[in-house]
Amino acid sequence: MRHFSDISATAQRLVDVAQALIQQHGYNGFSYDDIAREVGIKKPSIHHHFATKAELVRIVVQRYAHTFGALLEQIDARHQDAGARLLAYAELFAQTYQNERRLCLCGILGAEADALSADVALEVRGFFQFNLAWLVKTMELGAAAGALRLRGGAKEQAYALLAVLEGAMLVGRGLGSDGSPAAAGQTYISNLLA
Amino acid sequence: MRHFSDISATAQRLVDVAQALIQQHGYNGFSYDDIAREVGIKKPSIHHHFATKAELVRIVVQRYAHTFGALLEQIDARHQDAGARLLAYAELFAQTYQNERRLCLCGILGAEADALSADVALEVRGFFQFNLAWLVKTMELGAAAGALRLRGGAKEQAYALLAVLEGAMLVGRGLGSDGSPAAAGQTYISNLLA
DNA sequence: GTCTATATAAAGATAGAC
DNA sequence: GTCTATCTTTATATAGAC
Repeated sequence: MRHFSDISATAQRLVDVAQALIQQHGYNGFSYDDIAREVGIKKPSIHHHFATKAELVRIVVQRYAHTFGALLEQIDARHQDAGARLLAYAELFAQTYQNERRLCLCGILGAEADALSADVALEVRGFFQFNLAWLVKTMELGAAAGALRLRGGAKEQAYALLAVLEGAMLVGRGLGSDGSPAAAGQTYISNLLA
Repeated sequence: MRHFSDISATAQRLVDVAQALIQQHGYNGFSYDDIAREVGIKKPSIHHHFATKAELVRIVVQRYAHTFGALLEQIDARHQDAGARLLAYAELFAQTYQNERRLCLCGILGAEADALSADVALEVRGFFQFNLAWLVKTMELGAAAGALRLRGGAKEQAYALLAVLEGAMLVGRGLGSDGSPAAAGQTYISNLLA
């Protein structure tokens, strides 16, 4: 199976545009023609790069997850404190939403899970799994340092923090507000402070 | 403009099926033909009851919001304690998700906000607004009784709790897990306990 | 690698008979 | 109130020329 790092410059542009369209309109909300218009080539040309929509989206998610994983490593490198790391994590979601109210790619795809091919669903699942693993690790660090109080356990708190951030984007859209997931994340994290 | 309480028995069945389809597949993920097959009539017959898809969905959301509002009143009638009310609130979302992993109707529609007609978007917005108002009121009650500690303010905590519940459904789907929003809600609420 | 042309299916919606 | 037939548009995808 193809890997996102193995694609041409044109294919990368297609992936860029596809990602933005999914974050704005969802899997069922965009078409090859939408991409074609944005990129400036004709619809059938896209099939030369990605035979099916499912294959295109699989690469989109694969790259998104990879990039996100790299951002988590950056956070670890820049911040030693668990609380600071969690706030930086929330900022990742805030930056996404601030950009035309885009949703987390895997958030919207998670909601549309049953419309996805098995391959895409697997990539989405992987995204959530490594995010939760990182959050658990970070929270346990904070608890060990005595900075965080994890009622119910690190796993439960990690799940809830991830849910707050994903949910804040979706509620923000429903309200038609620019209110950032950062605020909801900060509220959540402040509740954990010992 | 028509009101949901003013529709025929057949129209009600259409609304029932449409609601379930949206909660499972989203606004862009179902068609008049999907409803027709489920209800056992032909596609054009639906247009007799609802001229457009937007009008059908507007009624779906209107009824959903009304029903949800009544459930909030039931919670107030059954529980005096703010903590118990919040837990019962989380249970509402859990019950929805337990039913074939259905999402909150307004959660998924919020995510698809830009695909909605202005009328539908307004109904969705109203749903979130009265939910937040109820949560703020309930949280302030708990704070006044000394049971809850609302760091950052009731408004912020209300927003975050709503986000947790909406987000937990979407993350659960992405993970392919049955794990309930109730767990995330309980985690959140336990963090508020004084 | 991109194009035009085309196949095929599904979408929302309308017309008019029963 | 429901049906058949049809319109129009859009979707994913393929064939084959350049």
